[in-house]
Formats: sequence, structure tokens, C-alpha cells
Amino acid sequence: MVLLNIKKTPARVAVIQFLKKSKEPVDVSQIILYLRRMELSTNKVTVYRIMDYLYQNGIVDKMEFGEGKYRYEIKKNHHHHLICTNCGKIEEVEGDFLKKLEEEIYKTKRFKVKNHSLEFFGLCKDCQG
Amino acid sequence: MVLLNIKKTPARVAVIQFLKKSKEPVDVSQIILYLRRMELSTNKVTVYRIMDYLYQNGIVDKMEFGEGKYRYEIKKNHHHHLICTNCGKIEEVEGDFLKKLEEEIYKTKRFKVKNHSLEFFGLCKDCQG
DNA sequence: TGACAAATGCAACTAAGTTGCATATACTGC
DNA sequence: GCAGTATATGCAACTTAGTTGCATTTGTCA
Repeated sequence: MVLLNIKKTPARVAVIQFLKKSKEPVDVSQIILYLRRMELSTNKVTVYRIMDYLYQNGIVDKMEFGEGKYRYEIKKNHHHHLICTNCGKIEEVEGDFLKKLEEEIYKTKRFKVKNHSLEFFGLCKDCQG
Repeated sequence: MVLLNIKKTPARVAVIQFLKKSKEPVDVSQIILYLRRMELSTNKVTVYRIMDYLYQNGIVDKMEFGEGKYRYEIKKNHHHHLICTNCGKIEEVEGDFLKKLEEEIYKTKRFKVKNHSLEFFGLCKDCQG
């Protein structure tokens, strides 16, 4: 993905770097912590604006796991999240399982699905039993 | 569903009444408006506590549609929501389409799904074309 | 290297949701 | 019906997520 007309500011570069190396979707407070660690003085307004920019331009996905705040991750292959309700670990399952269902929805309800959000909550391997 | 050990306070009765007659999941501010209209003086703290109580006891479902706030509805047959990104209308599709997928997830990832959240965003019949 | 749009910083704000504690009230047994 | 008690509510103050307006700074491109 090529970013056009984007000013390569230190904050933006660092945010994207952080998102790329993160193994789980991150929230704004985690991003701010990272920027501090990188000795990039910044404030939350900037971070919110960066995240909004990245989201509006399809560079990141934005999601909510029932925590009352949003998480972001670099857009990649279609996938969904497995969220462990015990330890909080977030895993991924790859694949788009809903294409047929979305066609069915259009046939029966005339609702044209453009996007969906799907997350699974439960217990990860280590938290069972 | 029988509610045991619940004090039937006017606020609770009214909230459940409102949820039952609502055609879409409602948020806390809508509930407060309804209570005011019913001439039930109440405050948001009470409403949040009622909603939390109802949620913890499995009487309502709690969901988030990317608005930065939660919506609630009386628990009923398994279904998912179709949210029109143009007019905001919220429809339903009945059915649990993910059972097989969840079994598959357990087989391949050893993640035991207990719950999932699935919403579809797009254009309703009236907002297309 | 200078101009200018675009990005940032600051301060103040809104909106959602929470906490502690004192008061009020629905239910139980009498 | 009435008193006692656990439970629910109200209030005030707070936290956290996210926003807005405006002045200042900074990347980029000519």
C-alpha cells in the first residue's frame, strides 16, 4: 500500500511502526506510551487525529471488543479475532466466512452488506480446564 | 424468564417495558428520555446500574455498533443486526450461522468459543441506488 | 530556500460511564 | 398493616475516551 499526499511526520511514522510490530490490536493509550518511549513528545489529540486519518484512508481497521474504547491494527488479510475472556489474549482466525451469508441476506432482506464485524469471545488454549 | 429476588421498582419495570416495546437496541440516553416521559424522576447512575444488572443476569444483550456507546435489547432468539450506514436503521437477521465455524475454530486453534458478536453494516432497501 | 497546506499542540470541552456514601423503598415475616 | 432489612436509588464528584477551535509549527514541492 502506497501512501500518497501524506506528510511523513515522526509521530505518524512511529505510530505505523508500532502498529506493524504489534501482535494484537492496540488502543490509543498504548500508542501514546510507545511514542513517549520513543521520546516523541506528543499528545492524545494528535494520536486520535492520526488514527482517524489512517482509518478514513483504509490503512488501519478499527474495532471494539466491549471494553469501551477502540483498538486499531494495520489492515491485512480478512480475519477475525478470538478474544480470551480470562487472560485477554487476542488471537486471529483467517478467512472470510460470511460471503454466502451476505448474499443470502441480500436475497431475503434486500440489505446490501458492505462490511461486517465479527469477534469470538471464549477461552484460549491455556485458560481452559 | 422468571426474575428471582428482584425488587420491582418503578424504574426497572419501566426500563423493561421500554426495552420490550423498542424495535431496535436502545442506548442509555434513550432510556433516560423514556423514564422522563413516564414522569419517573431518575438519573443516569440508576439507569447504568439497572442495565448492568439486567446484562449480568442474562436478561438483556449488550452491543456496540461503532458509535462509542452501548446499546441494549431484551435477550431473544439468536440473531444479528443489519445496520444501515446511511439512515441508521437497525434490522435483524435470525439464526446462528456460526456453529460449524466455532467447532472448526476449536479443532484448529483449541480456542473454546463461548460467545460471538456479529454485525453487518451496509445499505438498507430504502437507501440503495 | 521560501511559501503554504497540512500536521501538531494546547486548552477547554463533551459524553459515556463509575464510585462512595447517605437516603429511600420493596419485600419478608410477624 | 407494620417493622426491619437488604437492596435500590440519588447525589456529587470523578474518570476515561474522544472532540473542537485556534494558534503555531513543519514537511514538501516548486
